Amino acid sequence: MPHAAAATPQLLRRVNAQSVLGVIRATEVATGTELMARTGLTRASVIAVCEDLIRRGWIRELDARDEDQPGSPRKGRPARRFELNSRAGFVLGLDIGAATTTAAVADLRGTVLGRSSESFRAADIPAEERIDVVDRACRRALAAAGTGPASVLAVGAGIAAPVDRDGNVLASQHFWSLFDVGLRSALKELHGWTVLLENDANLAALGERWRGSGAGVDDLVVLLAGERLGAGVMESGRLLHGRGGAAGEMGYLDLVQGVGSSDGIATLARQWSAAGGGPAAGGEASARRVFEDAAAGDPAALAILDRLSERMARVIASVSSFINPEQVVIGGAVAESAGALLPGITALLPRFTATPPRVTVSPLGDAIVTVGAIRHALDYVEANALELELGR
Amino acid sequence: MPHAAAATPQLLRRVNAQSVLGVIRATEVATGTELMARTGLTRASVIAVCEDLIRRGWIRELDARDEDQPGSPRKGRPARRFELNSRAGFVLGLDIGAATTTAAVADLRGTVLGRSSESFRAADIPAEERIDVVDRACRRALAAAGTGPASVLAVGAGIAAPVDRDGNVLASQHFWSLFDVGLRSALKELHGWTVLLENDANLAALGERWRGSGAGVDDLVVLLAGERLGAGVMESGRLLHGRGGAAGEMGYLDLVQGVGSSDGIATLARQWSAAGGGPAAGGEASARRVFEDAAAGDPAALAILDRLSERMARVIASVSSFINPEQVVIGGAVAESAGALLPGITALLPRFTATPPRVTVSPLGDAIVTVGAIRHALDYVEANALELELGR
DNA sequence: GGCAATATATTTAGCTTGTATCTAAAATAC
DNA sequence: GTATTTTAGATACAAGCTAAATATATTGCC
Repeated sequence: MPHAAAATPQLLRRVNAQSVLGVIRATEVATGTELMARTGLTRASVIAVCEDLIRRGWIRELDARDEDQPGSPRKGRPARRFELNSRAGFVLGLDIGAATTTAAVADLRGTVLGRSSESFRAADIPAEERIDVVDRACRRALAAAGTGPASVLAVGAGIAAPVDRDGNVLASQHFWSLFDVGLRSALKELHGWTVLLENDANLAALGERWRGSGAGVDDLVVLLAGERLGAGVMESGRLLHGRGGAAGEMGYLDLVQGVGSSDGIATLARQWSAAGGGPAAGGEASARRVFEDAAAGDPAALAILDRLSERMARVIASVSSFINPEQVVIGGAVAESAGALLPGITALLPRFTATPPRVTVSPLGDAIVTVGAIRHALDYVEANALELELGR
Repeated sequence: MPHAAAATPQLLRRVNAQSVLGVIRATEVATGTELMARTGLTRASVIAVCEDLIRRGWIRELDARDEDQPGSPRKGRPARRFELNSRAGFVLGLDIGAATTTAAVADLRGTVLGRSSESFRAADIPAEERIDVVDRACRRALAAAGTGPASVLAVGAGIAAPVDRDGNVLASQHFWSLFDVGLRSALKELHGWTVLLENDANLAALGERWRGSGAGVDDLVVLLAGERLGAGVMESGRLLHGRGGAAGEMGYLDLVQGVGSSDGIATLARQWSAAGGGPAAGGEASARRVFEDAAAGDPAALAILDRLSERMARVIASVSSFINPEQVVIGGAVAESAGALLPGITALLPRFTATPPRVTVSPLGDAIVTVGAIRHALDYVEANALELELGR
């Protein structure tokens, strides 16, 4: 039973091919000389690796200068130019909610090419029907992107429940626990897809670090406030899961003074509307009303916003004092409104924690989970590029 | 600017040498055939790697069978046998407290060979004097181990303050912030040592996972309760630091109902003694008294223990609901007494968190930080084995 | 004591992948 | 139209691995 696979000469090629591919992913077009500089390899190796990658379908050689160089009028023999074959395959990013599923298709650069949302007929439909609806969303999104199921290299999927490092849902989560295995085996069987299940807040964190306001931040917490309040925690650039995938769950807020774990945004909105005299039905409308009133200078509305800011500050502070992130991003349904609360929250934070983070609001809107799901799938594809078969 | 170093054929040897060395570390004596099986390498490679490791001083070949094989009366040509040269170098583990410093010396297998504690003259002595005392503890421990400063390969050191991933103390930590740079440069200059500074609770977690009750647990939290209450958090086998090294700080307990961050054990002991009518001076004596009274059936003492159990349960629950560890270990000054509280804590946990962990008490006693510091230093030595020069 | 069986050691040939160096090619610049 | 410059391509060689053939030392049996 070999503990570790022996390192054979082929490993070198894999490592160097990954390194070259990484550079090509990060640039528009790369010449051999550029690749030499960025990877530290010699020209011979770079060329050999590129031929390899071309044969496997991951990159493409641009032919003779059919375009004018914008910057430098280069002297010397023209360089061979390589670029990522970004349409060599596609990934799917899924946001599977309780009422709705959204599927997004992206190419290997992460450019979103198609999108589709489907609603579930009812909350208590059987797992098969639910999977059917998910599948329909996927196929429609693929059609919108002008491609088909065979070109999908990986599927990232987010649900609002703890998911462990292996993509399994805890057995105690009755609502989702059957769904995870079923979804994976169904999509594997129907299309041959590899489904990577993750917690929605974790995906939000991936998305925010990739294309949101936490770009490039290694120690990042994303609060996903919607039907539920959950946190996606990245430490040193890695997602935290914990033993059963429940890291980032906010259940402990029950124990925190001045907040309650049921203080998801729905609850808060209901409270605002109650206190602010907005429309009786809690939700977006009433929340917007409170913000409008506050903007108009209404003292009652302003007081509500103050209370809300303090609440958010307490939540953020409790997380920050234990995890010490560089930045906390507020995302989900509240994000749009939360901008108005930022100054208040930021001002209050030092009162509650010795390590106050930068606080921002997500610019990704509804797409926060699908963007993260796409990133999650791309991470998988990039890590396994040389094992995946392209061009089916 | 090469982003990544090019993978040359030499990389293979490094990878395979690390792999062979890892197996040899994990066994008493290994034959070539065993190494082949465990590493997946061929005999030729295994032998070549071993000759290499012998030349570098990390392993040693045992000569002809000067001992009888206990288990198997082996047929065939006798195998060459290799073992770790565990005295090829040593590591130091330091526990630098406010009042005392303890140094422990261990060989490459982690066997502790020498130990020494030194007290500081006063709390407000200048950094140089403090460093002097630390140095004295080191030299005495080395002498006790029968070796000297030249054989030290790395030094792990724990302090009761946030330390970031690079071993730096936040500038805002006045007490330690000058100390860290000074300590490192002083020991580097005096003896050429590499000092790896870490938070004491983090080291406690390393120690507990290595030789404590959390052996082999990847998602582990160690609560280090002494003058301060701090947590060392391991997720997926890695220590959490956060942006400034303050991950695991318990400041958020200020925000938690029914606990306060000042509820270190000293405070609790004071409260017990007050409530239990023990000796007026808070501390060990009074704490012990409460436990004795409780064991004797005294209702007041029992009530105190109940309150204390609930408090601990709340603390553990708040951590566990956010981090979802598999196990929480209670260590530090309280550990000895805490055993009596375990049943109560375990029973209360499900009331406060949906993901209750296993709770245990550290068996490492006072040594918890030095053991972790040794592990920390060994991790460094093992990771950099092929870059380190042996046998000065 | 000699011989088969067995397990391990050693040697040799060949493959992959890398570097280093030299020569050839294709563009610009004057 | 020739020199300069930049990149491409080819050749020689080194490191490290596998695989297969050969050699060696021990046990066990007759």
